[in-house]
Amino acid sequence: MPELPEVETIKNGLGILLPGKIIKSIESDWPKGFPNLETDIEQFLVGAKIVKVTRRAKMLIITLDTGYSLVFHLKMTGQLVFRGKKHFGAGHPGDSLIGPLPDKSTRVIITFKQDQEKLFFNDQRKFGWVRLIPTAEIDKVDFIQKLGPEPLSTSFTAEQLAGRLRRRAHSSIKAALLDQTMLAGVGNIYADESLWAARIHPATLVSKLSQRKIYQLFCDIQNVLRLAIKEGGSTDRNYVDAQGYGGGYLNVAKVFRKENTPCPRCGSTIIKIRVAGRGTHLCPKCQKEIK
DNA sequence: CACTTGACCTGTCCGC
DNA sequence: TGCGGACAGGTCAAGT
Repeated sequence: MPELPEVETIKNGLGILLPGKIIKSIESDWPKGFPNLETDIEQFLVGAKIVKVTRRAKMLIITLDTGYSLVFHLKMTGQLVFRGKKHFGAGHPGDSLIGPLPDKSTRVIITFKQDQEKLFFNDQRKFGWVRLIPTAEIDKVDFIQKLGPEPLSTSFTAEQLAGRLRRRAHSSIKAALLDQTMLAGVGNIYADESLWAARIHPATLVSKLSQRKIYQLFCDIQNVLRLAIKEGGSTDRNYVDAQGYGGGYLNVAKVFRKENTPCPRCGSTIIKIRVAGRGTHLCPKCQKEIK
């Protein structure tokens, strides 16, 4: 569920909270999710200072001053939440910590030197992971290097989208949008929302889309993602931001999880079907499949 | 090679 | 109330 807007929201929060913090200790009993912790903790993590927090696709990157970065993927149920002093200058020595406490889904606990503040990596379903990677090599790691363009990058163009879609000409447009090597950051929620906005049936074959439709989709992907970031992402059940608060996008969503309710555009009943192996929401009247 | 399906996990919800 | 099974959706390996 953490797609681009959710990870961007977490990044914005942690970007204010974490830089300058120094890691005191890391606890984890999750070798599968954090495989190199044992060998690397003393050398590259303890004592490291956080330089910045960034995002690439659905991954969150915490850059350290040791030449290494922690790269997180939250997959479906991951959370990165901070527990610390009051922020934005309101705290002072002696204040108690505020924010989320660890729970049974907490897989990694990073404790900072400053006042024992903590960052929790929670993941109910354990699909997520965190890797320690040399900062200079991040762009060369295969799962980063294979990624498609960032949809909100100023260098991303409709022509670029059309060009990359040609590689997926024989799949459904929904499957193509979910393909992170085609375009980075779009997941199930925003694929459905973007396709509704562009009036494209999710099962439409890419090869059947006109240039005009692709241009419309290009605009709508960006509009939907920007609105979702403004709303702080989508909270269904698991997603929370860096301080543990949910996002509001599902309150303004048009089709996602809106089956059996009226289409906001034409009043027809929104349906839920299965496309590309995913639950898929659409308006059968606004979004006619092109065979 | 292009594309689809199943596995990875755990919690929740539904029907019996 | 308890229990089995479907379902949730990001990604990769395996299968068609």
